[in-house]
Amino acid sequence: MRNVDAERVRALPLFSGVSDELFRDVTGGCFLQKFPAGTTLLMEGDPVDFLYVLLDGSVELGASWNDKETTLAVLQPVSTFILAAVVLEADALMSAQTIERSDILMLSGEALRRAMKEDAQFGFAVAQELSGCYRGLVRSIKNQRLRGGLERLANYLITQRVKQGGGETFTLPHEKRLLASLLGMTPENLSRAFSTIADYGVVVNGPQVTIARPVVLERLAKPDPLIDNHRPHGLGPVGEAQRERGLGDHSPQAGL
Amino acid sequence: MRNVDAERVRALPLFSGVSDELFRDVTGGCFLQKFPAGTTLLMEGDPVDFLYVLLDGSVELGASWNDKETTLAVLQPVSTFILAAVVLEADALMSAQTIERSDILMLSGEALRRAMKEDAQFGFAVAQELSGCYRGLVRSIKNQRLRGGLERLANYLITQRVKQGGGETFTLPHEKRLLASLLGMTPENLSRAFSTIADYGVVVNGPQVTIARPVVLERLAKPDPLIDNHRPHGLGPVGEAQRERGLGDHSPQAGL
DNA sequence: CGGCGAATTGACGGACGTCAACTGCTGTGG
DNA sequence: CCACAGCAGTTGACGTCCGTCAATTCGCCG
Repeated sequence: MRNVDAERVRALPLFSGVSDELFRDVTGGCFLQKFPAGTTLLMEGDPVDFLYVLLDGSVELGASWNDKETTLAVLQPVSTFILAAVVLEADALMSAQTIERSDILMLSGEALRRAMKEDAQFGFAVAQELSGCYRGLVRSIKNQRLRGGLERLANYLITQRVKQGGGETFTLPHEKRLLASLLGMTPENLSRAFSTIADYGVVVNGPQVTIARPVVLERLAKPDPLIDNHRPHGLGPVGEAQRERGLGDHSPQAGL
Repeated sequence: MRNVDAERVRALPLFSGVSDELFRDVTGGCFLQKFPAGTTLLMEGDPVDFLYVLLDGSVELGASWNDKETTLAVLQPVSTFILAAVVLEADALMSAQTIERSDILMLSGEALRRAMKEDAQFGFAVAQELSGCYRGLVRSIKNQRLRGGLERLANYLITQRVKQGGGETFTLPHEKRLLASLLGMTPENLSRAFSTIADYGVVVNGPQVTIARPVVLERLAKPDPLIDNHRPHGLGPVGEAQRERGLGDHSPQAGL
């Protein structure tokens, strides 16, 4: 692992409080692999032996049943994933695949569990990470069950605007196809939702979105701090009670 | 706290591995309260200072937005809840209210966090608990997004049958009204789903349900171990990799 | 006996999924 | 250099699932 990469991993909330020695223990037998776009890293039901850390690129966490598919989260660097399965030594409940060319670090699950049992500080950090992931999922379920498709889209757009600096116009981070799946609808329906939402001052031009009248859009979206985890982009210095991950776009950050 | 109650708490996976001393520390300044049915213990957005342990009765975890409500879980004794909020010292994302007369133990969140930071073993147990809760929610989202209402009901019934011993007939543990909300549908729709599902050999008589032809019902339900957490009732001795909570009825066991 | 709430049933409408056709872009190979 | 294939995105038509409103029945408890 290169030094720059090590530092980026080290800067994760998970590792920021631990000793250099413990960090070396955990990252001891690790791999850094580069995967092309569309690579399946993990399938639902697979046993999990590594904690994955996305350093570059992006990864989709998805699930399927009875020939239907849905995406539960899209991860951006730097994020860990499948922490929960590693802690329990359990099989994966979601599949993971790269969306673009990605650099991924794989940490030994066994070393991680050992470190947790030896270092209470690190164990606490893992518990905090898991708590944040859990709360991210709670937000996601509330978003899913309490709002309709149009409302989900409206809130997604508001969240994206905030995350990208709050300017009047921003860029959709994913293909619309993928966004639809993340929002729990079909691509056709997302397309219709975009045309409906034009009445609320949203202008779409390819991946460029501009929110002309934020107030009008907010009256539709009714964003709620207990569902939408708005945080100014670049997440800055994080205080004690704010280490919550879980994302404004209702994606669990890490876990599984 | 009575001795019988202490033993029941002690028997929770969370505490089963810790020293007597640490257990006394954590349960030091705790309250045991009895609440009547319908009592609101916690509202969304409230700050959380205690870890709750349901000893008797049952508790609904729910959420609301824009005059809509949904129930995310129904807890049975013995369960802990709002662990995640306690770990992060964060506000509640769900509300909690008793469904029937309930005995509830309230443990100091501060003491719990202190114990986690002092005892790596306990911290690990908390991480395992949180992981199980997280995975329960993942199952819940998959159930919600990938299956239709009829399929959710069918799988719920199969899960209940297993949990209650696998006999041909069993009892619905909640009012149908509540069950509907848990399954993410309206009472009217649940009623219709019950009458539709009669064609698959399900006979309903008040709270009594008998599954006449399990094979036919399973062909409809297509239960999946990656969604439905079937485990024979009474959960027996649990091995290392099987401490997963999260419930076959797709309810997170503890957390929030 | 009367009233309340749970449960059921029917009628209706809206939201959403499905199927199909069409557009525009991109990359590939003749 | 252009023709063509392939895929994302859009649009329309249609059907289904599900929520809403209303009326009714039933059981429980005052």
